[in-house]
Amino acid sequence: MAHVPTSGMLIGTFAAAVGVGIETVRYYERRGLLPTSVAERGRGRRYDASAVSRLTFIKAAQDLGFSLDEVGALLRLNDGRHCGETRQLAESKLRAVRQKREALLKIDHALSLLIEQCGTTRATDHCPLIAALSAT
Amino acid sequence: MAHVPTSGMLIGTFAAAVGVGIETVRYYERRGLLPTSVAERGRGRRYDASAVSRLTFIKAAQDLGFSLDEVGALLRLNDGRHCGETRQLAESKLRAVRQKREALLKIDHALSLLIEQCGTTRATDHCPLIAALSAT
DNA sequence: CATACCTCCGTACCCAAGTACGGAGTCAAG
DNA sequence: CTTGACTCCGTACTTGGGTACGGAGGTATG
Repeated sequence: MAHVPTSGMLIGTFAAAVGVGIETVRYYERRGLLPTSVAERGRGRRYDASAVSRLTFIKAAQDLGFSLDEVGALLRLNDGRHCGETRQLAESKLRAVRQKREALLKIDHALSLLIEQCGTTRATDHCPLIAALSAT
Repeated sequence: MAHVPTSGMLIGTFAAAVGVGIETVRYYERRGLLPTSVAERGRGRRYDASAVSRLTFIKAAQDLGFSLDEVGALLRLNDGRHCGETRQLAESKLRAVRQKREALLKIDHALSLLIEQCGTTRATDHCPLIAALSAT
Protein backbone atom coordinates (compact mmCIF):
# COMPACT_ATOMS: atom_id res chain seq x y z
CA MET A 1 0.00 0.00 0.00
CA ALA A 2 2.95 2.30 -0.31
CA HIS A 3 3.90 4.84 -2.99
CA VAL A 4 0.68 4.65 -5.07
CA PRO A 5 0.34 1.19 -6.63
CA THR A 6 -1.75 0.40 -9.71
CA SER A 7 -5.05 1.73 -8.40
CA GLY A 8 -7.62 2.64 -11.00
CA MET A 9 -7.68 1.97 -14.72
CA LEU A 10 -5.52 3.33 -17.43
CA ILE A 11 -7.12 5.42 -20.14
CA GLY A 12 -7.72 2.55 -22.58
CA THR A 13 -9.63 0.47 -20.03
CA PHE A 14 -11.49 3.54 -18.84
CA ALA A 15 -12.58 4.57 -22.33
CA ALA A 16 -13.63 1.02 -23.18
CA ALA A 17 -15.61 0.77 -19.92
CA VAL A 18 -17.93 3.54 -21.07
CA GLY A 19 -17.69 2.74 -24.75
CA VAL A 20 -15.84 5.75 -26.06
CA GLY A 21 -12.48 6.14 -27.78
CA ILE A 22 -9.26 7.09 -26.02
CA GLU A 23 -9.02 10.24 -28.09
CA THR A 24 -12.51 11.17 -26.98
CA VAL A 25 -11.51 10.96 -23.33
CA ARG A 26 -8.52 13.18 -23.96
CA TYR A 27 -10.73 15.54 -25.91
CA TYR A 28 -13.12 15.82 -22.96
CA GLU A 29 -10.18 16.54 -20.69
CA ARG A 30 -9.08 19.34 -23.01
CA ARG A 31 -12.63 20.71 -22.91
CA GLY A 32 -12.65 20.60 -19.13
CA LEU A 33 -15.39 18.00 -18.82
CA LEU A 34 -13.11 15.50 -17.16
CA PRO A 35 -10.42 16.48 -14.66
CA THR A 36 -6.88 16.26 -15.98
CA SER A 37 -5.03 14.30 -13.33
CA VAL A 38 -1.61 15.22 -14.63
CA ALA A 39 -0.14 11.76 -14.90
CA GLU A 40 3.56 11.64 -14.39
CA ARG A 41 5.19 11.30 -17.76
CA GLY A 42 5.21 7.78 -19.07
CA ARG A 43 3.11 6.30 -16.27
CA GLY A 44 -0.37 7.06 -17.56
CA ARG A 45 -3.30 8.66 -15.78
CA ARG A 46 -5.45 6.56 -13.50
CA TYR A 47 -9.25 6.66 -13.53
CA ASP A 48 -11.51 5.45 -10.73
CA ALA A 49 -15.22 4.68 -10.34
CA SER A 50 -16.18 8.33 -9.92
CA ALA A 51 -14.52 9.13 -13.24
CA VAL A 52 -16.56 6.34 -14.80
CA SER A 53 -19.83 7.77 -13.52
CA ARG A 54 -18.81 11.24 -14.67
CA LEU A 55 -18.05 10.00 -18.16
CA THR A 56 -21.25 7.96 -18.16
CA PHE A 57 -23.11 11.12 -17.28
CA ILE A 58 -21.49 13.01 -20.13
CA LYS A 59 -22.51 10.40 -22.69
CA ALA A 60 -26.02 10.06 -21.26
CA ALA A 61 -26.61 13.80 -21.27
CA GLN A 62 -25.24 14.00 -24.78
CA ASP A 63 -27.66 11.28 -25.86
CA LEU A 64 -30.45 13.46 -24.48
CA GLY A 65 -29.44 16.19 -26.87
CA PHE A 66 -27.24 18.35 -24.66
CA SER A 67 -24.19 19.84 -26.34
CA LEU A 68 -20.83 19.40 -24.65
CA ASP A 69 -21.00 23.02 -23.48
CA GLU A 70 -24.36 22.31 -21.89
CA VAL A 71 -23.04 19.12 -20.35
CA GLY A 72 -20.26 21.21 -18.83
CA ALA A 73 -22.86 23.57 -17.38
CA LEU A 74 -24.79 20.65 -15.91
CA LEU A 75 -21.64 19.26 -14.33
CA ARG A 76 -20.84 22.61 -12.79
CA LEU A 77 -24.34 22.81 -11.32
CA ASN A 78 -23.99 19.46 -9.60
CA ASP A 79 -22.95 20.63 -6.18
CA GLY A 80 -26.30 20.02 -4.51
CA ARG A 81 -27.31 23.67 -4.39
CA HIS A 82 -28.38 24.23 -7.99
CA CYS A 83 -30.96 21.53 -8.55
CA GLY A 84 -33.46 24.16 -9.67
CA GLU A 85 -31.16 25.55 -12.32
CA THR A 86 -30.34 22.06 -13.50
CA ARG A 87 -34.01 21.42 -13.84
CA GLN A 88 -34.46 24.62 -15.83
CA LEU A 89 -31.78 23.53 -18.26
CA ALA A 90 -33.55 20.21 -18.68
CA GLU A 91 -36.87 21.96 -19.22
CA SER A 92 -35.50 24.26 -21.87
CA LYS A 93 -33.94 21.27 -23.59
CA LEU A 94 -37.29 19.51 -23.46
CA ARG A 95 -38.95 22.51 -25.11
CA ALA A 96 -36.27 22.45 -27.83
CA VAL A 97 -36.84 18.74 -28.40
CA ARG A 98 -40.56 19.31 -28.78
CA GLN A 99 -40.04 22.17 -31.21
CA LYS A 100 -37.73 20.01 -33.26
CA ARG A 101 -40.34 17.28 -33.34
CA GLU A 102 -42.97 19.75 -34.50
CA ALA A 103 -40.70 21.00 -37.26
CA LEU A 104 -40.04 17.45 -38.38
CA LEU A 105 -43.76 16.76 -38.35
CA LYS A 106 -44.30 19.60 -40.81
CA ILE A 107 -41.59 18.15 -43.00
CA ASP A 108 -43.25 14.76 -42.72
CA HIS A 109 -46.53 16.23 -43.97
CA ALA A 110 -44.88 18.13 -46.79
CA LEU A 111 -42.91 15.11 -47.97
CA SER A 112 -45.93 12.83 -47.68
CA LEU A 113 -47.99 15.20 -49.79
CA LEU A 114 -45.30 15.45 -52.44
CA ILE A 115 -44.88 11.70 -52.61
CA GLU A 116 -48.61 11.28 -52.94
CA GLN A 117 -48.74 13.77 -55.81
CA CYS A 118 -45.83 12.04 -57.43
CA GLY A 119 -47.78 8.79 -57.33
CA THR A 120 -51.10 10.03 -58.68
CA THR A 121 -50.48 12.74 -61.24
CA ARG A 122 -48.50 11.29 -64.10
CA ALA A 123 -46.48 14.20 -65.31
CA THR A 124 -45.24 14.07 -68.86
CA ASP A 125 -42.15 16.20 -68.86
CA HIS A 126 -41.10 16.57 -65.28
CA CYS A 127 -41.67 15.38 -61.77
CA PRO A 128 -44.49 17.14 -59.87
CA LEU A 129 -42.46 16.75 -56.70
CA ILE A 130 -39.67 18.85 -58.09
CA ALA A 131 -42.07 21.26 -59.75
CA ALA A 132 -43.75 21.91 -56.40
CA LEU A 133 -40.47 22.79 -54.74
CA SER A 134 -39.41 25.07 -57.57
CA ALA A 135 -42.46 27.32 -57.22
CA THR A 136 -41.65 30.73 -55.79
CA MET B 1 -31.33 45.59 -77.95
CA ALA B 2 -27.95 44.88 -79.43
CA HIS B 3 -24.89 43.12 -77.98
CA VAL B 4 -26.45 41.68 -74.79
CA PRO B 5 -28.11 44.44 -72.79
CA THR B 6 -28.87 44.27 -69.07
CA SER B 7 -31.13 41.25 -69.18
CA GLY B 8 -31.56 39.37 -65.92
CA MET B 9 -30.48 40.30 -62.42
CA LEU B 10 -27.05 40.61 -60.97
CA ILE B 11 -26.05 38.30 -58.18
CA GLY B 12 -27.06 40.63 -55.33
CA THR B 13 -30.61 41.03 -56.60
CA PHE B 14 -30.81 37.34 -57.39
CA ALA B 15 -29.66 36.27 -53.92
CA ALA B 16 -32.00 38.74 -52.22
CA ALA B 17 -34.91 37.53 -54.37
CA VAL B 18 -34.66 34.08 -52.81
CA GLY B 19 -33.44 35.27 -49.44
CA VAL B 20 -29.90 33.90 -49.41
CA GLY B 21 -26.51 35.57 -49.22
CA ILE B 22 -24.34 36.34 -52.23
CA GLU B 23 -21.62 34.07 -50.91
CA THR B 24 -24.16 31.29 -50.67
CA VAL B 25 -25.02 31.63 -54.34
CA ARG B 26 -21.36 31.48 -55.27
CA TYR B 27 -20.93 28.52 -52.97
CA TYR B 28 -23.75 26.66 -54.74
CA GLU B 29 -22.11 27.44 -58.06
CA ARG B 30 -18.86 25.97 -56.81
CA ARG B 31 -20.78 22.89 -55.68
CA GLY B 32 -22.38 22.56 -59.09
CA LEU B 33 -25.94 23.19 -57.90
CA LEU B 34 -26.27 26.32 -59.95
CA PRO B 35 -24.78 26.71 -63.43
CA THR B 36 -21.73 28.93 -63.65
CA SER B 37 -22.45 31.29 -66.49
CA VAL B 38 -18.89 32.51 -66.73
CA ALA B 39 -19.54 36.24 -66.66
CA GLU B 40 -16.97 38.23 -68.51
CA ARG B 41 -14.64 39.72 -65.96
CA GLY B 42 -16.00 42.82 -64.27
CA ARG B 43 -19.46 42.67 -65.84
CA GLY B 44 -21.18 40.34 -63.41
CA ARG B 45 -23.22 37.23 -64.08
CA ARG B 46 -26.87 37.55 -65.03
CA TYR B 47 -29.62 35.40 -63.52
CA ASP B 48 -33.08 34.86 -64.98
CA ALA B 49 -36.39 33.45 -63.78
CA SER B 50 -35.30 29.84 -64.31
CA ALA B 51 -32.32 30.43 -62.05
CA VAL B 52 -34.71 31.81 -59.43
CA SER B 53 -36.86 28.70 -59.51
CA ARG B 54 -33.80 26.50 -59.37
CA LEU B 55 -32.48 28.32 -56.31
CA THR B 56 -35.94 28.28 -54.76
CA PHE B 57 -35.98 24.53 -55.25
CA ILE B 58 -32.62 24.15 -53.58
CA LYS B 59 -33.72 26.05 -50.49
CA ALA B 60 -37.09 24.28 -50.36
CA ALA B 61 -35.51 20.83 -50.62
CA GLN B 62 -32.96 21.81 -48.01
CA ASP B 63 -35.76 22.87 -45.69
CA LEU B 64 -37.21 19.40 -46.12
CA GLY B 65 -33.99 17.95 -44.74
CA PHE B 66 -32.13 17.09 -47.92
CA SER B 67 -28.39 17.69 -47.82
CA LEU B 68 -26.82 19.70 -50.63
CA ASP B 69 -25.50 16.48 -52.13
CA GLU B 70 -29.00 15.06 -52.13
CA VAL B 71 -30.36 18.26 -53.61
CA GLY B 72 -27.82 17.85 -56.38
CA ALA B 73 -29.05 14.33 -56.99
CA LEU B 74 -32.65 15.54 -57.16
CA LEU B 75 -31.72 18.21 -59.66
CA ARG B 76 -29.93 15.70 -61.83
CA LEU B 77 -33.00 13.45 -61.77
CA ASN B 78 -35.25 16.20 -63.02
CA ASP B 79 -35.24 15.40 -66.70
CA GLY B 80 -38.70 13.84 -66.80
CA ARG B 81 -37.47 10.26 -66.98
CA HIS B 82 -36.53 9.62 -63.37
CA CYS B 83 -39.66 10.52 -61.48
CA GLY B 84 -39.63 7.09 -59.83
CA GLU B 85 -36.10 7.55 -58.51
CA THR B 86 -36.93 11.01 -57.30
CA ARG B 87 -39.85 9.57 -55.43
CA GLN B 88 -37.62 6.92 -53.88
CA LEU B 89 -35.27 9.59 -52.59
CA ALA B 90 -38.21 11.41 -51.07
CA GLU B 91 -39.50 8.22 -49.49
CA SER B 92 -36.16 7.37 -47.92
CA LYS B 93 -35.95 10.90 -46.60
CA LEU B 94 -39.42 10.54 -45.15
CA ARG B 95 -38.36 7.34 -43.38
CA ALA B 96 -35.35 9.17 -41.95
CA VAL B 97 -37.56 12.00 -40.74
CA ARG B 98 -39.84 9.55 -38.98
CA GLN B 99 -36.93 7.76 -37.34
CA LYS B 100 -35.57 11.06 -36.13
CA ARG B 101 -38.95 11.91 -34.67
CA GLU B 102 -39.10 8.59 -32.88
CA ALA B 103 -35.65 9.12 -31.41
CA LEU B 104 -36.65 12.58 -30.22
CA LEU B 105 -39.79 11.12 -28.68
CA LYS B 106 -37.68 8.78 -26.57
CA ILE B 107 -35.58 11.73 -25.48
CA ASP B 108 -38.76 13.61 -24.65
CA HIS B 109 -39.89 10.78 -22.39
CA ALA B 110 -36.53 10.45 -20.69
CA LEU B 111 -36.24 14.18 -20.06
CA SER B 112 -39.83 14.39 -18.82
CA LEU B 113 -39.21 11.59 -16.36
CA LEU B 114 -36.04 13.19 -15.08
CA ILE B 115 -37.70 16.55 -14.64
CA GLU B 116 -40.54 14.91 -12.77
CA GLN B 117 -38.14 13.15 -10.42
CA CYS B 118 -36.30 16.39 -9.93
CA GLY B 119 -39.55 18.00 -8.83
CA THR B 120 -40.75 15.33 -6.43
CA THR B 121 -37.79 13.77 -4.68
CA ARG B 122 -36.00 16.45 -2.72
CA ALA B 123 -32.45 15.28 -2.70
CA THR B 124 -30.23 16.59 0.03
CA ASP B 125 -26.80 16.53 -1.47
CA HIS B 126 -27.24 16.30 -5.19
CA CYS B 127 -29.69 16.51 -8.01
CA PRO B 128 -31.58 13.27 -8.79
CA LEU B 129 -31.57 14.27 -12.45
CA ILE B 130 -27.82 14.23 -12.57
CA ALA B 131 -27.60 11.16 -10.38
CA ALA B 132 -29.83 9.26 -12.80
CA LEU B 133 -27.59 10.08 -15.75
CA SER B 134 -24.44 9.12 -13.86
CA ALA B 135 -25.61 5.57 -13.20
CA THR B 136 -23.71 2.99 -15.21
C1' DC C 1 17.20 -8.17 -23.31
C1' DA C 2 13.96 -7.85 -27.05
C1' DT C 3 9.49 -7.31 -28.44
C1' DA C 4 4.96 -5.76 -28.34
C1' DC C 5 1.74 -2.89 -26.39
C1' DC C 6 0.30 1.05 -24.00
C1' DT C 7 0.47 5.95 -23.01
C1' DC C 8 2.13 10.70 -23.56
C1' DC C 9 1.57 15.24 -26.15
C1' DG C 10 0.87 18.41 -29.87
C1' DT C 11 -0.81 19.18 -34.19
C1' DA C 12 -3.51 18.50 -38.03
C1' DC C 13 -7.40 16.75 -40.28
C1' DC C 14 -12.52 15.41 -41.04
C1' DC C 15 -17.63 16.65 -42.06
C1' DA C 16 -21.41 20.31 -43.71
C1' DA C 17 -22.76 24.52 -45.03
C1' DG C 18 -21.61 28.31 -45.32
C1' DT C 19 -19.18 33.27 -43.81
C1' DA C 20 -15.38 36.51 -43.95
C1' DC C 21 -11.67 38.90 -46.09
C1' DG C 22 -9.04 41.42 -49.34
C1' DG C 23 -7.40 43.31 -53.56
C1' DA C 24 -8.84 44.36 -58.12
C1' DG C 25 -11.98 45.43 -61.74
C1' DT C 26 -16.20 47.94 -63.58
C1' DC C 27 -20.00 50.89 -63.85
C1' DA C 28 -23.21 54.85 -62.95
C1' DA C 29 -23.98 59.19 -60.61
C1' DG C 30 -22.54 63.66 -59.00
C1' DC D 1 -12.71 62.76 -62.30
C1' DT D 2 -13.86 60.94 -58.12
C1' DT D 3 -16.70 58.45 -55.22
C1' DG D 4 -19.48 54.69 -53.99
C1' DA D 5 -21.79 50.51 -55.04
C1' DC D 6 -21.40 46.33 -56.99
C1' DT D 7 -18.94 42.38 -58.64
C1' DC D 8 -14.99 39.23 -59.42
C1' DC D 9 -11.89 35.44 -57.52
C1' DG D 10 -9.24 32.77 -54.31
C1' DT D 11 -8.28 31.62 -49.77
C1' DA D 12 -9.05 31.05 -45.04
C1' DC D 13 -11.96 30.83 -41.17
C1' DT D 14 -16.15 29.12 -38.45
C1' DT D 15 -18.90 25.49 -35.46
C1' DG D 16 -19.20 20.77 -33.06
C1' DG D 17 -17.51 16.67 -31.98
C1' DG D 18 -14.47 14.29 -32.53
C1' DT D 19 -10.47 11.15 -35.37
C1' DA D 20 -5.76 10.47 -37.10
C1' DC D 21 -0.80 10.81 -36.98
C1' DG D 22 3.77 10.47 -35.30
C1' DG D 23 7.68 10.26 -32.36
C1' DA D 24 9.07 9.42 -27.74
C1' DG D 25 8.83 7.20 -23.65
C1' DG D 26 7.31 3.39 -20.02
C1' DT D 27 5.87 -1.36 -18.99
C1' DA D 28 4.71 -6.23 -19.23
C1' DT D 29 5.85 -10.71 -21.23
C1' DG D 30 8.72 -14.18 -23.30
